[in-house]
Amino acid sequence: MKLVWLRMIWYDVGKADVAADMKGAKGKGTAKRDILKPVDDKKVGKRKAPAKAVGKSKAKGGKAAKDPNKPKRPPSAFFVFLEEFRKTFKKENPTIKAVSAVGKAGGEKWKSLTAAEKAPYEAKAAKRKTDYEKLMNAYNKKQESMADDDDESEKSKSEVDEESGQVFSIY
DNA sequence: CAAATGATTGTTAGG
DNA sequence: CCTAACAATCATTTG
Repeated sequence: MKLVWLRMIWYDVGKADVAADMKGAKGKGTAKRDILKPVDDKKVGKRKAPAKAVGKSKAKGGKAAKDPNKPKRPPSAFFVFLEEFRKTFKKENPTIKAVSAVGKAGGEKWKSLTAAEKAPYEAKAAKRKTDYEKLMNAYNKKQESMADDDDESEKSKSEVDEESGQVFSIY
């Protein structure tokens, strides 16, 4: 067992809670998780590494991350909602086109939406997800056939630092 | 001129 | 389980 989820204590406690939850409201078992979740990631600062987007970078030196066929991640329900929300927002505020403004407003509105209102968006998101899986299937197939990479063989960098790999979050 | 930035939430993949 | 990255958008900014 190489990877060990060093959170046995949490798991023990969580198990009890989950059991209790399951009895009360089976569907809402995740409520506790939210509370226990240590990350309140309100703002993470830079979310993406600009390295890959640079594009030019290396033509083929290392990993050619440029994969035009790679399927994009399926939009979440929030994004589906945003797509429509953007139109509305722009209509009401033709002068404001900044992405930040729309994002904030959209987020606020999204929070105010009820489950029933979010349902259609979630449904659409679910559908997109299935499509994504299909695309991934095709993509994987293509990748398999594309076993043509010259260099870039295995780097034998399979280091094993699982011992200290994960952060120790003590509660 | 081309490309990153900002802001939002959900979700996915990997560890 | 936890965490980082990324999906759309586009005016603005930066190199």
